[in-house]
Amino acid sequence: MYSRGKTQSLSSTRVKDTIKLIKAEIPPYPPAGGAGGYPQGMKRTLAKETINEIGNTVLLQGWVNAKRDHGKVTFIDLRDRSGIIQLVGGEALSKLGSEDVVEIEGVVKERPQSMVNPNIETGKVELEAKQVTILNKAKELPFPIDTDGHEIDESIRLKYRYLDLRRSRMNGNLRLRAKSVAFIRNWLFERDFVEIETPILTKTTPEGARDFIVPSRLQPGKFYALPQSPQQYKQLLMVAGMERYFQIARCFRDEDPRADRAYGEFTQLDMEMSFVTQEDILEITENLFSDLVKSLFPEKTITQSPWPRISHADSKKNFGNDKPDLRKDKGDANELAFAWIIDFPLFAEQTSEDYFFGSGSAKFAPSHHMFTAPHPEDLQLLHSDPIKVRGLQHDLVLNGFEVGGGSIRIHQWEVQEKVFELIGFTKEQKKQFEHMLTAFTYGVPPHGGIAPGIDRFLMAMLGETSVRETIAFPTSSSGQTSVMDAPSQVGPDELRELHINVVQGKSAK
RNA sequence: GGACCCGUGGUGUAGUCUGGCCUAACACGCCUCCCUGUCAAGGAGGAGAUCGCCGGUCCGAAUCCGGUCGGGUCCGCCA
Repeated sequence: MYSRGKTQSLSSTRVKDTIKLIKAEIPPYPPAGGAGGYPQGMKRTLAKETINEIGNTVLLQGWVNAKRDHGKVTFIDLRDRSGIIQLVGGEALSKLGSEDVVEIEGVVKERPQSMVNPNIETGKVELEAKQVTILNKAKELPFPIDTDGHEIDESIRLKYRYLDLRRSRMNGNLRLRAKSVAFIRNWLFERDFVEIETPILTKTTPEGARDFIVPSRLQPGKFYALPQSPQQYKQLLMVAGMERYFQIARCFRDEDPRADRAYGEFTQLDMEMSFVTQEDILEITENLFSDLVKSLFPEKTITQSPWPRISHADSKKNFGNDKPDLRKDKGDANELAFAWIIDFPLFAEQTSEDYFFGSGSAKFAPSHHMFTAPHPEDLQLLHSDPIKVRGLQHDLVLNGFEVGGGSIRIHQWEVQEKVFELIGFTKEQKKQFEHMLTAFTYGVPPHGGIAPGIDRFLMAMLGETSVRETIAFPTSSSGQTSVMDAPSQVGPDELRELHINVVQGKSAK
């Protein structure tokens, strides 16, 4: 927004006019009559706190959630972050409109028995409004926000996402997301985990999904990539002796979306531990999520504990897929069926589409990723019959969604070299991972981890049918961002600075 | 890269198959007025869409045909 190019395009006359306009129309602030929110004024009371303030004069601030005008008497449902409280008053209240931001001073009164509203937390009281200040008028909203919102075209919800998030369902989803992340953090801190941020501007690797790339200004013709996951960094942190790492990590993949997979970016609870067995990883993950469910989703019940462990082969055979939905009653919104899928094949037959791997002559492609350790019982097969080798990989499945995956990693560079050889890495490709092989020569502990997807986990927990319902500002399927309309054009000056050739006479699509 | 579905006042739908009765209907919202107890308030009245966009067929198109844009779901893809 503040790029030099755009600033220059505003003529100085226009800027002056704008300043004049602002001077002329800016209303007095703080607004006359309103004392709240300012050092010398009354302290703000939240809607739900009014039940403890009967008889007291209080100051409330919030939005007009609903208005019921009866002529001489008007009721307003005032909404703030804590909930809703009914205001009663005369003419002053009838001037208020839906979604206006207001400040009300008044007396909290107990409602007569017959007028109690059992449906709201503050239903036993109401505020008799004495002084009403409109802090900000609201236009008619582009869509209703007193519904669950599923009925409204999603593109318009995303265009006005800041309004869409006012609806209680979305508000609740974001609050539960925040609570879940806070719970995870505390739980892991208590168990000696260290939260570490890894770079967002990083290096492309010849594997996996399509990268988002970022041009380098300082090094002409070179590019950063946004991380598809912090995979390599977290393994390097094990070499660094952190032993127990986690991160609420943003991951970026330029692949087409699905209902359970957002386009562009998503969030994982990325974890890695040293001196652990696969059993340890499964146990700690199972304990974490069981505790989380118990504490934040008490209405939910986990169908089977400990969670069933199913070999990849059995899952394919018995359920036809590798993410079985083990719920007994799929109509029961409160049933949670977790499962572990283990014993994945380490390699898949390499097809011609796996062009990323090898020189085109290799027979094998990694079925998880190339750092997954082979099952210790299958080490000999690595040389004789690689396709039969099982990997120490584990997938976490919840209600038919793959909500996480991980593995024990290879910590011996000889084994890593063998895997590179089997997947047919060329010298150049191997070179891209030289730093890993080098790091692994300086004393690397056996290690492994897992990365549950936060968005998808919450989607399953909240019973939503799309991950976008758990994300504040998601992208559309074509990669359009909410509200902000990215991706957008970049001016020729900026492009030149990034050493990107500008094609004359052609506007980018 | 492919398949399918959707696009009608501010929002959600009906109408599209079977072109004319569409001078586009209904609900919610909005505006005006009435009403002292509602909490999905109620009553009376009113404004608001040329049917995503472009082109074609036809005496006539929201409706049929072609294209295009936007949105969604799925396959591929997502180590």
